[in-house]
Amino acid sequence: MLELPFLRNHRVQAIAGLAKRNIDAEAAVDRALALDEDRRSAQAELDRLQSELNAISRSIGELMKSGAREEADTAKARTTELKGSIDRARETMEAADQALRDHLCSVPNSLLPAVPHGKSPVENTVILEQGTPPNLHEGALPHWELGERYDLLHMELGVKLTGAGFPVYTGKGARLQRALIAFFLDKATEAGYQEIIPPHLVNADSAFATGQLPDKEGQMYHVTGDDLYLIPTAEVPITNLYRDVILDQDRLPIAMVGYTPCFRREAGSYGKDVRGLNRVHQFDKVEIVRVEHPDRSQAALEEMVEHVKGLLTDLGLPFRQLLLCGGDTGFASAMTYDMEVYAAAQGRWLEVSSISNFGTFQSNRLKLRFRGENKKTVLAHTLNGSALALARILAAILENNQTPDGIVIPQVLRSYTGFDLITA
RNA sequence: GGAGAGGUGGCAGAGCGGUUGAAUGCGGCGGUCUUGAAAACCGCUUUACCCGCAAGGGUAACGGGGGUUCGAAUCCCUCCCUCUCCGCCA
Repeated sequence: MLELPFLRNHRVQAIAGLAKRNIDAEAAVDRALALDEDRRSAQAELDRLQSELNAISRSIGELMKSGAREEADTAKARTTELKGSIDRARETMEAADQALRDHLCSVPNSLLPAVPHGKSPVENTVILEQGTPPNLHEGALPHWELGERYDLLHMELGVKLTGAGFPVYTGKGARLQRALIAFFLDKATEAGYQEIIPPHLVNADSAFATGQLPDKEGQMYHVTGDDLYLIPTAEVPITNLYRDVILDQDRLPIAMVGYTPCFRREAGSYGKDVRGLNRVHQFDKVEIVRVEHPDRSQAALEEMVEHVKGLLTDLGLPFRQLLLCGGDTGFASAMTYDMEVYAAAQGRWLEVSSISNFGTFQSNRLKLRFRGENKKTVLAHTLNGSALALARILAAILENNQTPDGIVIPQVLRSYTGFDLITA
């Protein structure tokens, strides 16, 4: 949720940042400012009336104490009308507040100047391309066929147990998955991130604070019996650790990492995008989350990118880094880099990481502040990124590392897997 | 799931329906004292919104919501949560 002071004091900048989302930015901002004006005048009126009532109540208390009962009764009579006015003023004020809140919830984050214009993913900027795709041997297979052939991965078993999009990993496939999780966690810990194991279900307050509600309600699995949501990413519980918190400035930066399964309904997806592990309802992910001083958040974003580049390089996967254009940047993000790996057998790029700076968009909902100079509370910046998302990494490793003799395990994983080749 | 107790400021812990945004203690910050430190003493120490250049002023908040009342942390209803005991259980 955008901050009102930002909209008031930097109207032009806010509009410029929103215009790149291909929405009517000026209308969105000016409507917010108009609703804010309504709310403030409603509150001023309510406060004035309330103040008046408080004064009368106080005087009644004193009259009662001094035994002047008749004068007290006279004063009481005066409050009846006043209370009616207060009730009406409160309704006006609450309606204005709700209208403002509803509108603000519908406005996405304002994009940073560095974010390019564009409507769709084809207009994303390729920042970097690293590594060369392998030359696969004759008869190379896509990962879902490799999964069956080497007994690593079974989509049909998942259908039996649950439904489409819930993969079952078996044997060395399961072990490789676990190795990747351990490797990613170890690398993040070495880089200074504190490891967190959070709950896999969250309440509505948490889902709201990081922006999943109300914007992406249909994307989450909802446990209606207890009104909880299965997390679509570890970002939700981990970032919410700092909901309603005021930090001392020297506590910043905060860096956390967590592995969790992620659950996404992916309503409306279809076609070849969803073959195998390309898009599933449950996948494993190691997520890094940071809470930063506003002056440092962009530097932190670049550090996170470097971390992810290191992981991909270690795994020997060809990858590219994209700067998402305005039309493709997520609702809550101010700027996002995507990392994609090349899955050679399919001949396509798979997104394995999305690294975003949210600015104050989340912290405003989280009420996550720190005490800045002169002791004022200031909204912190939040960031997060996948480091990394597993199912697709596994897919790329299987496809790229296949040889006529089997699937070669990347060197850095061998101490985790305990084997260096997967054979039939 | 059953029975009981309780939810107050960073923590601990008071609070006859009327200057209680809230005693007291601890912690924290500033000062006096000291060569320095400790101790002692003095003062300060929640958050959000509104008006104001500022000084300052106003409103709200004692788990959430609703009610009674001129006035509620204090009374009533309801929901949520925590703790203890029992049951179940990895």
